[in-house]
Amino acid sequence: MQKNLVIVESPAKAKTIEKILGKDFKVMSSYGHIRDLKQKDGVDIHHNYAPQYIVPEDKKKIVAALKAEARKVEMVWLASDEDREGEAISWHLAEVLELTPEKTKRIVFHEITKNAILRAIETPRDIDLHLVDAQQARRVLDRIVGFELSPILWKKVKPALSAGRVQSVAVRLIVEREREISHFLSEASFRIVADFLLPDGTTLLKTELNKRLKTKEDAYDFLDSCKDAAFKIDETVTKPVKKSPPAPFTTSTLQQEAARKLGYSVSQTMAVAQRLYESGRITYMRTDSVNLSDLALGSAKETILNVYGEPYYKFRKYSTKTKGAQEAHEAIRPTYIADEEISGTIQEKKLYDLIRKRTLASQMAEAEMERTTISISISQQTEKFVATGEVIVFDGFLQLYTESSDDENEKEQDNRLLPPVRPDEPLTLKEMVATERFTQRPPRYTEASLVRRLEELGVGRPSTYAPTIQTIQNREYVLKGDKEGVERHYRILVLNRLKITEKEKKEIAGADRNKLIPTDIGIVVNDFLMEYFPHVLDYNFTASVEKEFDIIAEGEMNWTDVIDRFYTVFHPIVEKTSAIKTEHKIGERELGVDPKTGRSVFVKIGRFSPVVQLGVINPDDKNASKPQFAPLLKEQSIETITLEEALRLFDLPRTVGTYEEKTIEAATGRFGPFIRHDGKYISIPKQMEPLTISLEEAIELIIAKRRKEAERSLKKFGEAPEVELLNGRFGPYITCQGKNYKIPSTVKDPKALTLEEVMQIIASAGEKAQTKKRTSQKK
DNA sequence: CAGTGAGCGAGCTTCCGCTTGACTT
Repeated sequence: MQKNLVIVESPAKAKTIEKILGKDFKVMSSYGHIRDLKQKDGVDIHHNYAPQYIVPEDKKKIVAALKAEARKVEMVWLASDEDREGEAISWHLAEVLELTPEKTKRIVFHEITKNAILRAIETPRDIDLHLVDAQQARRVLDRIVGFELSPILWKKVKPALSAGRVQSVAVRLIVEREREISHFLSEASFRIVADFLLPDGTTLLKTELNKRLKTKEDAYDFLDSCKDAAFKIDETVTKPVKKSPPAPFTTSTLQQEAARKLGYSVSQTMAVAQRLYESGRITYMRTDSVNLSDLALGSAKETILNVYGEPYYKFRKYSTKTKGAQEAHEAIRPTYIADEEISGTIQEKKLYDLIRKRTLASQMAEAEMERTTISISISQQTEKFVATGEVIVFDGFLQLYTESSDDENEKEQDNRLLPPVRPDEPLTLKEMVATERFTQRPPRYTEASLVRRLEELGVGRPSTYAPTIQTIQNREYVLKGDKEGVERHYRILVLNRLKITEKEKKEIAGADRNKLIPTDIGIVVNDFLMEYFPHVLDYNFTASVEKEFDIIAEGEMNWTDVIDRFYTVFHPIVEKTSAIKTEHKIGERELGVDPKTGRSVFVKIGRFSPVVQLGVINPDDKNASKPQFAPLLKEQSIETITLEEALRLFDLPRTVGTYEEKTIEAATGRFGPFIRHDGKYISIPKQMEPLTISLEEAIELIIAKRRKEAERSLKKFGEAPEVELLNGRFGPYITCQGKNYKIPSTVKDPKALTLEEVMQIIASAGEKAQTKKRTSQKK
């Protein structure tokens, strides 16, 4: 019988610690929080905001197990994380497990090493109730904000929407960025580059003019004036530049780098990191700390010295700059830095490699570069041509790791070596080119760049970045999508052999892939919240309440007073906003009058999607014609749709024509535009529109669909028509009476399967499902 | 996948942060 029970938050951590502490200690996990506010009436507003906690259904089992174990031991050690949430978890455990102070000790450690844990055991403390109160304030504030704002949206905009301290700010960032983009006016200017020949007649020097010229005329005049100008080397400046490695990974920086370098989505990164953590390869993946343990620093040093040698090593201590960071864990790093390769999936290997390189690089010497700038003077002119080159003198950490950048427009680095030149050396102009360039609009957010912005604002925590991004997409406030670019012309002037020629070229500008784009619902909800609750949507709201939580944690303020101060201002606005009677729906826009019927045309958020509405309800006249509705097309938006575009939507559903003596209709449905023919539905692809699709195009779609369906079937079994081998999204599979079965990976050629083998697969799959059911019932 | 939609009506939806499973046609 063990005398001691240690409770931590994560089961993977529990396993490691149990090994360290030995047989006198049993280590169990709480799996995070064990209690939460009741779903309904979780905060008793009228009794000083008393929180009403319950153990959620899915936590009852673990709580019962902890309770049983706690009863058996002499001492319970509460070892949840050393931050606000962790302190609260310990307090909830003490309450729920009915632990007496005599048999309870609170311990904390930042790293899972023998030393750290033994030291923690030697220096226990009591639960910090002030810190717990700060957590309660955080929890209650979030509940009040979320559960008072959301119902207003149900009433005013659409059912099942949501608002909250974190998600609403995330949506605001995306909506405002989109507005910046649509208001952005790009400015043109001419960039002048010139290629010179050195006196040897062969060495080329590529340069750029040190300023841009506003108009084509300016550019022309400049090129013209260079026809008979003399060029010579003005001066050469060489200066050393140093570059330091980036800090080890936190959740946020890992998500950003994995997106840029490996193309992972934020949630993908977290899922892969979770597996690496569970298999003991890396430290905890939800952290805002850049700190490395002494043990990690030591083994990083050893590895660098062994592999790269003394000059490449440099001891570094990083400190966080992030607002509101709680630093309960270490930075994300390999558990055994010396392990260069690990077993696992390709995804796991790649992410591990990234983490390992970043960790090692953080303890390496800075890279030393030499940046050379050669300037070239032009006779009779003050402007100069400039050539820059950068040479790496000592690569330092760059040998192992280079941080990527979000900025797609960033100039390609001038890593080239410049030829040796002497001052006053004359140069021969080979060619000069003036190219029209445009200023860039602000970039749309990616998942990862949104996370970075939220972290900068101190909004959200490492454990919530990925779920928050999911939520705002689930609510259809934003979607991850592509934007077509627009074709743009630009002009080029070339000066060659004393002649200036002009060309015009085309480019696609502003195209975007896989970026976060606000929907109409997102825009309408954001504008509404900004109008009535600007305080909550303020980018500094979280930061300012965090300050108050800190004061609570210091014990210098009552948490209920902080909440009360907020609530007495907030709630009346909720009441007032809720009571506002508007003739029109929030976000509704009147486009004008339909010339045919004389009825007004509106756009608004409908029950299912944005719609156009023709006419209004007349409550006094039951026989008056009812309003007509039509959903907006995917590319259209409430903000930008015109009256003409809106009126055309009422032409749907539209008869496209007849094929095989059956009519083809085009319309827009729940899942986008489609055509219907002979009782079958076929989606209309992006390049076509239901309003304009031609009969030929529609017939092509029908034929393509039929072909695809025919290809779907790999094999049929004459003796058993209910069994079929199909080709699906994830490869071949078996279907039988409406149920699908996976083909075991041991089968090399699914097409060669006999009916007997197929039936066996079905039977064994059935068995598996049976045993699974039984085990889950036992639970 | 499926093509809906103005008001008598029942009750539901929702927050943020801490954790990992049970799912994979």
